[in-house]
Amino acid sequence: MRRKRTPCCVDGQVNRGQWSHEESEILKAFILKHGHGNWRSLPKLAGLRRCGKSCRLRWINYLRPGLKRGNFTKEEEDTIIQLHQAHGNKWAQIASHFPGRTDNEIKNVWNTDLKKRLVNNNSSPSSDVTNHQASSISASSSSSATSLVSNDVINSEKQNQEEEFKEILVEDMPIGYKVTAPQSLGLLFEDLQIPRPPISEPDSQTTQREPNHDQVNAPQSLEFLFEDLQIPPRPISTPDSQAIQRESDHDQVTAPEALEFPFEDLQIPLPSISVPDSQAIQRESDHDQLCSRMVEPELSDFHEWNNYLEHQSFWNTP
DNA sequence: AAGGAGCGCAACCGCAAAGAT
DNA sequence: GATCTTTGCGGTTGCGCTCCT
Repeated sequence: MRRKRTPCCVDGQVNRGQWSHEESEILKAFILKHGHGNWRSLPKLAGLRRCGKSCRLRWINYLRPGLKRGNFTKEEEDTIIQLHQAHGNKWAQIASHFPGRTDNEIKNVWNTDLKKRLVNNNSSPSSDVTNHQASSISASSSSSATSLVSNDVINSEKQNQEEEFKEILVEDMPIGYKVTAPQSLGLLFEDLQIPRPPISEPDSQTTQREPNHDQVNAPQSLEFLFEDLQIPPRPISTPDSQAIQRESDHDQVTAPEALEFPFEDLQIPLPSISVPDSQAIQRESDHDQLCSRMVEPELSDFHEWNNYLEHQSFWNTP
């Protein structure tokens, strides 16, 4: 008989619901400084009244560097539809094809937009393809949906899976790895005056996930990540207005004093908390334009990553 | 201007797999 | 091998925003 699991958190001792700006800043600062080794103990160490699960979700879906935000492009949506036919509701698997996108985001866009669109298309007798697509919705949780997939999709999927082992996507990076850079990245580190990480020869296992946060070497193809950052950087500031709006709702929230003790205990500098200037936050009138904005990775992301990867060892030291 | 409906999305919940002891 | 813990995933919920009446 299955033993009842211990609850991940105790009601009344943790905050629930929407994350405040301060909470997010504390979590982000802590993880960028120390990485995340153990989600359950992280909130306590970081001084957050949240359960570990909630912290993990907030980090993965919202705070993680390199996340792409904003509307999905037509191409992305088409790809989602095709991948959904191939995989069903395997959102994590589908999300692995979209660096910077989260499974939650893809699941949401499917449930709120694409599914309806396919159903609508299904009512139109003009398209055989969309008829197939719509019919797969009802069987979306079943792997048998594969039978509806065109050869093109199957082939591209096969190719994707092969390439999956040749590349480390942004998506895969944050989950507990220490990555060492290949030699060809040397110039990058020199340019940025960042201490060059240790270099070791990659082997065939390096792209496999290491459950114990072991050191993993980045393959040469990791370079594309840094190419994406367009170094030397073009200073871009394209904040997610929706996020700003959400966060502005928490302007009045102040961090409880009780949060300070963990930082004293651990001798961690208290993260600086910047309260958004609500005057400066204006609602965009053109919603479409707003949503079409994509926040591309920039140099700050790289610095955050570098910092993050540097401090993953925090959790490995007893 | 008020309020109700619909929608989008962040967050929660519970389960299962994987890992640790 | 059994038991316990942690993590990841997919389904679902509910809040807040926008639009419509």
